[in-house]
Amino acid sequence: QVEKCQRVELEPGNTFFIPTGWMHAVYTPEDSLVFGGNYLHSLNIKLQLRVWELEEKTRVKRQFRFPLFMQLHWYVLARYAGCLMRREHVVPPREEGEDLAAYAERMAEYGTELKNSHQPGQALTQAELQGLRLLLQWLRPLPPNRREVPADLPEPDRLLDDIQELLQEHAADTPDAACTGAPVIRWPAGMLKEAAGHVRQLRGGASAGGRGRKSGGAARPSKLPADKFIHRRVRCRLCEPCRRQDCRECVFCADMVKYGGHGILKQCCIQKQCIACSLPAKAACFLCRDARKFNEVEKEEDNYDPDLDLFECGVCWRLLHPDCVRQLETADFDPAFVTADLRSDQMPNYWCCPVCHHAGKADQLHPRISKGLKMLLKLESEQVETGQAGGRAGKENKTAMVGAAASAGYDSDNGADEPSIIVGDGATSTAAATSSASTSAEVKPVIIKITTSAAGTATVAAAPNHRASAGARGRPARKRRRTAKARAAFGSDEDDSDDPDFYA
DNA sequence: GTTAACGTTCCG
DNA sequence: CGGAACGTTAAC
Ligand SMILES: [Zn+2]
Ligand SMILES: [Zn+2]
Ligand SMILES: [Zn+2]
Ligand SMILES: [Zn+2]
Repeated sequence: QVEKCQRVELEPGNTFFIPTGWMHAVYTPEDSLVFGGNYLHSLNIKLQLRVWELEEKTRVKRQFRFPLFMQLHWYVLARYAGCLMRREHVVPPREEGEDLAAYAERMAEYGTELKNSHQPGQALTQAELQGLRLLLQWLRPLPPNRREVPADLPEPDRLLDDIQELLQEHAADTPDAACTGAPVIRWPAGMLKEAAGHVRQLRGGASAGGRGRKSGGAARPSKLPADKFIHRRVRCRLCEPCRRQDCRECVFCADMVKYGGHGILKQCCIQKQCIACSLPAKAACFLCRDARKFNEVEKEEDNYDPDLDLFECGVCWRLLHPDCVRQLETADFDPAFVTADLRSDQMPNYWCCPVCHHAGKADQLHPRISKGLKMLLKLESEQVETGQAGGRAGKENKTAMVGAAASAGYDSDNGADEPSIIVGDGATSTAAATSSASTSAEVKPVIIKITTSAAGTATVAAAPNHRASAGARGRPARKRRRTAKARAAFGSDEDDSDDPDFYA
C-alpha cells in the first residue's frame, strides 16, 4: 500500500528524471520512441544499496537488476583511492598476443592518464563520506565468493583498507570545502576503455550461474576451424517459391521492416522459402580454387555432369569438384565413386565426399535441408496422417493455409499487448527502483503517462512503428514465448581430431 | 553502405 | 521439440 500517488504526463521533447528508489509504472497509450536509462550516482548511495539489498533478499534475478552492480562499486572505490590518495589498484591485464614492450608502453600511457586524474587535496561531500562508509560496511564482511571483485583488481582488501584510511583523513571535510564545481573523482579515458572491455567480457562470458540470457547466436559453428566453415546457402532464385512475391501476411512478412514490422525475426516469406538453396557464387573448389558451378536450370539440361559441379562435404566441410577429387593420385577413397550416390537429396550440391565416405564417416553427415523442401516434406507427412491425397496442387494450397494459420496464431497471441502497462524499469529513472515495493516514506510511487503527437527530436518522439515499453533496456514488447529445450550443439565433440586431412 | 535472410543458440 | 531471437554472411 502507498500513501500518495502522482501522475505525470510526458509530451514529445520532455526529459523526466526519477529520483533513486521511486517506484513507478509506465503507461504508453500510443506507439512511441522513448529513450531511457538507469544510472547510479554519489548523491544517494545509501538508498541505492538498500534497493540492492532488497533485491538480494527477494532473490530478484540478475537480469532485472542494475548490471554489474558490485563490480562497478569496486571500480568506484578504486577511483577514490586513486584520485584522492594516489593509490591505484586496477591493473589492466596483458592482452592476448601482446608482447612485453607493447604492454609496457600501454601501461606507461595509462599511468600518465591516471596521474592526471589525481587531486589529493579535494574534499569529499557529506553524501560521499556517508556512501563510502556504507560501501565499506557492505563489502568488507562479504566472503570472497560473494564479493564479485573484477579480475583486474588484485588486492580488494588493501583497497578497502585504503578507503578506511581515506575516510579517517577526510572525517572533518566540510560541505563548503567540497563544493568546488569540479568532480571529485575522474575516470581517465584509458580506464573507461578498459572497463568497457571488461564489462563486455563479464556480460558475454559464461556467467557462473549460467542463467543469463545470451540469446541469438552466430550463424557459423564456432568450434570448426576457419578453413572448414559451413558455407551459408543462398536462394537459387529459380525455383518456384523463389519466384513468388512476398505474401505480406505471414509472420515473417509481418515482421519485415519494409512492411512495418520490427525486423527481429529476419526470415524470408513463408511462401518464398527456397527448395533448392545454392552455394554462394564465390564458393570455390578446395583443390582447383575455381568457383565453377551450375544453377538449377543448368542442372536440368541433358549434358549436366555432376562430376564437374561443386559440392560441399557435410563431414569435412570442404568444397570440392568430384572431378578434381578423382584426379588425385595418392588416394584414400574408392576411385570408382559415383557422385550421384554420395549426394544428398535434401540439399543441392551437398554430399559426403569420397574421402570421408571411405573413412566410414558417412553417418556423420551433418543433416541439412532446404527450408522450402523441409516444409513440403512436413506437409506431405501431415497429409499421410490425415489420409489426404498428395499432388502438387494440394501442396500449394496447404502452403498458403499454413502461412495463414501461423499469422493468425501470432496475432491472437498479440491481442492483449496494446496498450501496455509496464511496471517499473521504464522511461528515465535512477537506480534499480524496480523491486523496491516498500511502503517506506522515502519511497514514493509515480505513474507516468507518455503521450505522443507530432514528431519531436528530443527524449519523447512520435514514431509510428516503434513501441516504447520495456523502457530502460530498449526492448519492444514481446510476444509470449512457447515451449522447448536446447538442441544439441553442432560439432560438439565429434572426432575432429582423426579427420583425414587428405585434401590439405 | 544497405538489404535480405541463413543457421545457431536460447528458452519454455 | 518448436518457436524466438539475433549475429553474421551474401549480394548488390
Ligand atoms: Zn510472407
Ligand atoms: Zn529457390
Ligand atoms: Zn575443383
Ligand atoms: Zn569430406
